Formats: sequence, structure tokens, C-alpha cells
Amino acid sequence: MPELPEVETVVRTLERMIGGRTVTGVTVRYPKIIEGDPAEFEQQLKNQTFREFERRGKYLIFRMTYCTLVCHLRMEGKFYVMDPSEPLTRHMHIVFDLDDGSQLRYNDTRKFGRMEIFPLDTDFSRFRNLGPEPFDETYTGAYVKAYARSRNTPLKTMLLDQSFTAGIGNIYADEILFASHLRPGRNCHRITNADAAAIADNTRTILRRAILAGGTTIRSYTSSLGVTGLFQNDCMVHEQKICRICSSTIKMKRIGGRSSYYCPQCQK
DNA sequence: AGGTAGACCTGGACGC
DNA sequence: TGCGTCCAGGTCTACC
Repeated sequence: MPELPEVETVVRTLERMIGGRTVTGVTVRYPKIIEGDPAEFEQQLKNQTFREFERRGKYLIFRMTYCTLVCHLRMEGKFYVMDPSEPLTRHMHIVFDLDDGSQLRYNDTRKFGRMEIFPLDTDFSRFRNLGPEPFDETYTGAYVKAYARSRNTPLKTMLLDQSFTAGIGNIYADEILFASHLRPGRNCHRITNADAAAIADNTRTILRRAILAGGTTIRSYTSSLGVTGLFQNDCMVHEQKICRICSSTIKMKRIGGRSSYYCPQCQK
């Protein structure tokens, strides 16, 4: 379930592994992954070089020689860099042949991920209505408070709204709210300045910690790139049974269609 | 306009 | 064992 920290790790790992490599061919094996015409996708990327690697929210952005390749892993998308002699499994939907003889393979069990080509000069600051990055200087307690006051929705739903801030997913939303001592079902409209400041601070603290954890797991060519981080070990509430602070039983509730975990004692 | 249910997919866990 | 059912997660679309 790649969220911001996992995507950041994948981008940095790919930068290290395929930065400067030129695409010699592309094979689209499952066309629906591609937004637009798959044949055109294959043609446009041929002979282009992976130059710069960026992330915006949960989107991976590859600046090529003449265009920008944008990927979203959704739930289960993974990249592998492999030798062509390794078996191509049924969930490897897009294959990029690289000029050093290796292959970049896109694997996605549930086929939810998407790839699309944009012009080289595309401005991603307002891409798909994405809000500020959590590490942007504009993501402050004051921003959180102002945004919260403008809506009438559970805090959990607000954190998952990518136009609020880009990159938070279901796991980190639960963890940020636990660290902030706020229940996921609390309405966002009436939060205090202190609550808003806590959300802003904890968003950054938790994401930064997760990026560090994810960045330590990348070792082999054939392991999934960046999506097998260690952060699961650090979860305080998400998919937990007992609160690690007060030993209360963790509760689970569906909020906005998403399972939300919280400690009834530590979060109010 | 803001909020939410449903669609998109597959495989794993679970109950009978 | 084997079947059916439910669930997971991110985003877009359709609808109220």
C-alpha cells in the first residue's frame, strides 16, 4: 500500500538504479494501465533517457529526454529492475527494456495502477487538484485549521483528501491521528489551534520516520523497490490489537468507507 | 458544492 | 476440500 514514504523510497531507489539509462523498447502487456493509446505510449518512450526523478503526493514523476512519464502505484503497484532471463510473471504488465540490457518491470496484482505521458514542461504543483506537500512550508497548523474550518467531515476523511495535503494514505492517517490524540471520527470543523498544530507536526514527524525506515530495506535487485518498508513494525494503531501506550483494546470503525483504527483511551 | 457510494481488480482469510 | 463471501487499498465518476 504505497503512500508518500514508500513512493519517495521507490523514486530514490529507481534514481540510483536506472538514472541515466535509455529506454530501448517498451512492451505494454495490459493496456488499461496506460492512460491514452498504449501503442503511442510505447513509441513515445523509445530512445528516451531517464533524466530526473521526482515525487508529487503519491505520484512518481520521471523526466525523460522529451516528455514526462507519470506513474501511480495505487494499491499494489511495484517496480522491479531485473535481468531479462528472469521469468515474466502474470502480474508484470509493463516492461521497459534498458540500454544496459536490464529491464524495468511494472508489477501490479490488482491492475489499479496507472501511467501517463505529459509534456516535459508540465507544472505538477497544481496537478490533479493536489494540496501542498506535507514538507512544504505552507503546510502549517494555521493551514490545517483554516482547511478544517472550511469543511464538515471526519478528521480521517480530511487527512485522506489529497487536496488537503498530498501523500497521506490510510495507514499514516491513522498513525497521525493517534500521535495527535484525536479520534478519526472527530469532526474537523471545530478543532483547536493546538490540535491543528499537532496534526501538522505529527504528519511530518511520522512521514519522515517512515521514509527513513523504508529507505533502509532496499538491498537486492529482485526485491520489490521500496514497498516492503519496516514501518509496519512502528504502527501504534493501524491493524493493532492492543494500545502500546495504555494497553487498551484498539477499536476499528469504518469512516468514509475506510477502516480506521484508534485507541479509545489515548484519543479523544 | 460538498459529501459519499460504487467501480475498478485480485488474492487471501474466513465460515460453513 | 471446496465453495462462497468479505476485505484490503487509492482515486475517479456518478449521484444525492
